[in-house]
Amino acid sequence: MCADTPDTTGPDYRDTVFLPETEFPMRAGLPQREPGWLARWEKIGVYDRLREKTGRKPFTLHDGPPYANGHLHIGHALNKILKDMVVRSQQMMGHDARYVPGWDCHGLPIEWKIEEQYRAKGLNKDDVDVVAFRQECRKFAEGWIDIQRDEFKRLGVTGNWADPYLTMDFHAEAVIAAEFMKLLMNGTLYQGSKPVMWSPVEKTALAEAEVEYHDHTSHTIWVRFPVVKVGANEFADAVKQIIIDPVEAEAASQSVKDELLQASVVIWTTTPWTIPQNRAVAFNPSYASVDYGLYQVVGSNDGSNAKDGELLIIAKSRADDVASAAKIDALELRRDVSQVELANLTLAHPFRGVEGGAGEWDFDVPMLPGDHVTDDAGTGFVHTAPSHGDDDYQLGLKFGLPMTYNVEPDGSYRADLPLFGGQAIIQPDGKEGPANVSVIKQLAYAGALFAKGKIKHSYPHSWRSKAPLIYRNTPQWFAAIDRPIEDGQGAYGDTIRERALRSISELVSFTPPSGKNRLYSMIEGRPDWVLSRQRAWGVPLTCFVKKGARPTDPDFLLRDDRVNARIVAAFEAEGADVWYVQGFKDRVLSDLVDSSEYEQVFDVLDVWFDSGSTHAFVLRDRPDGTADGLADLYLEGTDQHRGWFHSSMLQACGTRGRAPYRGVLTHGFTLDEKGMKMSKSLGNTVAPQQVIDEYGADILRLWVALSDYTVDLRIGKEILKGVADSYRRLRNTMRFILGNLDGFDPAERVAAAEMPELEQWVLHRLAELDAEVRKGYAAYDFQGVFQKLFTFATTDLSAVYFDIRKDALYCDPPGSIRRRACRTVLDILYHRLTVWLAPILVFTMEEAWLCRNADEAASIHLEDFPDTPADWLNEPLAAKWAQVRQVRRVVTAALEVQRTAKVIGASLEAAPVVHVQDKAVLAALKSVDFAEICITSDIQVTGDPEPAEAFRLPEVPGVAVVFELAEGEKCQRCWQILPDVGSHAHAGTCKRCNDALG
RNA sequence: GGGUUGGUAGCUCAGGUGGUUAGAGCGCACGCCUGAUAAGCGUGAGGUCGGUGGUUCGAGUCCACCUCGACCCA
Repeated sequence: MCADTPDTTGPDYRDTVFLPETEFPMRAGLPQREPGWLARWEKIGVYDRLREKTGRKPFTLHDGPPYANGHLHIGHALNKILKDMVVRSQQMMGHDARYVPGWDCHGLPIEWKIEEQYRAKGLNKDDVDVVAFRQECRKFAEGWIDIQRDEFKRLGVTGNWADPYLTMDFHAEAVIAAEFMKLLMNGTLYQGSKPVMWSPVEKTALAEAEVEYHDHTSHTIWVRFPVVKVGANEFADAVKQIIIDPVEAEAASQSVKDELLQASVVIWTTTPWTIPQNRAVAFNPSYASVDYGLYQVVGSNDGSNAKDGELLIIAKSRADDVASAAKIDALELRRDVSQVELANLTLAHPFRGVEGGAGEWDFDVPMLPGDHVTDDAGTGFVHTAPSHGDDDYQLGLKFGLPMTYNVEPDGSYRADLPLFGGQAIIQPDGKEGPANVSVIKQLAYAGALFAKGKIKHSYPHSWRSKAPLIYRNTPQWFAAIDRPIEDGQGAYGDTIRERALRSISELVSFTPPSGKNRLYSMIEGRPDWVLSRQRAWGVPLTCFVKKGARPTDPDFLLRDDRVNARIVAAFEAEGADVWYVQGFKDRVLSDLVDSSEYEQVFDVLDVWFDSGSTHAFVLRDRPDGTADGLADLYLEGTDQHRGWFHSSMLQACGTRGRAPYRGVLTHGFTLDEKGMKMSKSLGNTVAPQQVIDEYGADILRLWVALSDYTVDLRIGKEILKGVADSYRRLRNTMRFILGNLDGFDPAERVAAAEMPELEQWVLHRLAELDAEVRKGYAAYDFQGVFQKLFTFATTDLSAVYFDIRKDALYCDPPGSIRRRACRTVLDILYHRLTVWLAPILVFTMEEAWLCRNADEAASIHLEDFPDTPADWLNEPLAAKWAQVRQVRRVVTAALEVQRTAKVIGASLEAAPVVHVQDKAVLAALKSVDFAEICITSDIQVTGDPEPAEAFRLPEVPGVAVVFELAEGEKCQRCWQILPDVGSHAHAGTCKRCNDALG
């Protein structure tokens, strides 16, 4: 615009220009408006109407049930949004994608809540009727299911919310029991005894998931185990085979023997209360790992328990630390002690012969090799109590050590244990009881205490009560992982483990692929499945044991199909509560066996068995399940490799011979902006509700689509702001399309072949995108899909296509082929973009859809991805236009120089001359309206030699631009500067505009 | 403590089998437009590719160690 010609007197043609017109607002107002669309979907029944479409191949994503306890956190939202994108995209790609959400209802956390309520009322759970208690748990779960269902729906997640599955449905409880009884009948169920994490406060065993590690200050003691015998003992042969690279000790002379008989092996432990249960001392069998030595105490100080001159055996690398712990001047090495020598030692229990011991501890303690022994801490020897530690238990299994039963459920010693009977290790309030101190005192009294101290370390606690836990030996029910099953389902192996491993390697596809090894190695290395919990809120282990029989007796378990059928029928009708009703045992056993000979089991199944059975009572049994009872996909967080993926796999392999799924998708965890774990105490949590309130659910969904879910995802203030920015950019692109389609009449449409090349190029891009979008959705790559569509919208559409076509859209007469072609393409763009983005931005795309589809029952979510005509793809054209855009960039850059120099403002003020060396490029430019493409009022394209002062871009060789101002007057309507402006009937217009005005 | 896994511009992400000055979008700064306007267009500044050492003619890409984070397990 020339400063000296302020021609403001001309006519105002604004109203004659076709400006965009749309009710699709620039600002979405999602938090306020989303609930309206949700209500509308509910009203028109979108999910049910999709089910009415026939002839579609089913795709079933089976929902992993969240626990019905508490409000949703961001991890739930991530999980359900991903599931929703899978379901919606599969549906739109032509499948019948059903989704039945579920809830996990049984288990300790709910039970604990109800117990808390009881305690608050001064009631004791043990005094309350079990059935009444269970019904309260049920009600509690129901309450949270309703809340969570609303919270999930608010995220825009579609599914059969009216009829979800619950693990506490009567049918579910019946099936879970029936599935359990398959294990009973096929021989994989057995009763064993094993140390488990035990909470004395809650008087229950805890699952690994129920354990938290916190710092805890423990007693730490060094204890002498006196050598009582040198020479082969009952374990000698087995032990020597385990020792790695044995250095044969010389035949011990009498003097060496005598010296060793004066010595003690010193152990170190942080759990003094386990000393009465000691049955062995373990050493490391590898010479390469730990060296042992015979030491003599030199200079014992006052207050030390060490005796000057006494002989000890410890790991050499630990000598200095042991000396300082025992407050002695030095430990003097007498000689090395080989592993073979250690294997020949027999020790005495430190309480052997103790006053008041009543002979309880008057036995020999063997020295046994264990790979778990290190010299990182302690003495290089590990005191072994098979009933109170996993390594200890394993060592005990290996060498046949006796289990002890000294600790009661409440964490106290059994009443008849000499010296310590009835003393508590952990008190009911979670505080330490007297047991540790009693044992330490007794050790000191018996002369076995070498040193003591305190240590702060990571220690297991109950996740509910926060009280410390102990390992305690308890009878438990197990599923044998490696026992051959003769159930006629051996296609993938005879044992649960074989079937699972073969399923993983042959039957299941993993997204991302790393999940495969992860699950494989977990299942490869896992021990038998502990099925039992000593709790009340769950599905009981529906079995009976013969009174007086031992677990190893063949008739220990009652195996009777008729009994099982009665149990299942009763559960179907009345739920699992009926197990706890007086007289149930008689009811199911009567007429079949003598019920007085059998004991009813009242343990409850591990909740992982419940959720591991969902494939049976959902996929197999529901009318909206699947034909073969298998799921196409299980989709959960990466922690579920050990959780639901794992338990479902084991359960299904035990009951139906293979994995219950064909695909597994795992996503990472949600972390804060800095990649740190979210925690209330750090104050870095982001609740889904906060995001919904501030930005809307579509922004949360877009966050998911913008993130790489195969690794951990970050979320926070800045990230969400960025997501909202991207959303706005995309939204405005949609808005432009909608605005320029105002009043679009299908009759305007132009066939692709009749369109200008620019339009054909856009169609080509759409054809490319069509393939990419489908491929991406099929691979669950939402990030890739969105990235491609978003970049297309900003880079190809907003910055190029729309910018160029604004002139034609606003100023061409309605009948112009150019304008009609553009509107045809906008209509196509609108359709493709809304449909392709609908699985991600469920609300916004519906909003856009409804702007042009006014039907009362219309919804974008009832649509499928449209087919793309094959002839849209046009590689030669794309190659040509890639060149055109290269040259355009040189022109744009040349104009920028003039803009910076204040020579021009708008590009329409320019009419540059473009010198092109390459003949083919020159021809390409001449074949198109290059001025229109550069948004200049005129342009000259020439093969003439380029002047030296012409503008060039180094990355585009052979192109040079000479700047020229456009000649003529500015058309008051289209703002192009053209020579003919003013020479037409309508004042101040160019020919095109004059004609358009009629 | 062990196993698994990740660390590329302020943010979200690309960077087959190692090869010229490491890319995109968003954001930011500056400019333009004022008929997509709490929008649009253009230009630009931002990176020791977590760190160290090594293999190699050459490493973001291979190896070792370290560091930070996450998950699972103890």
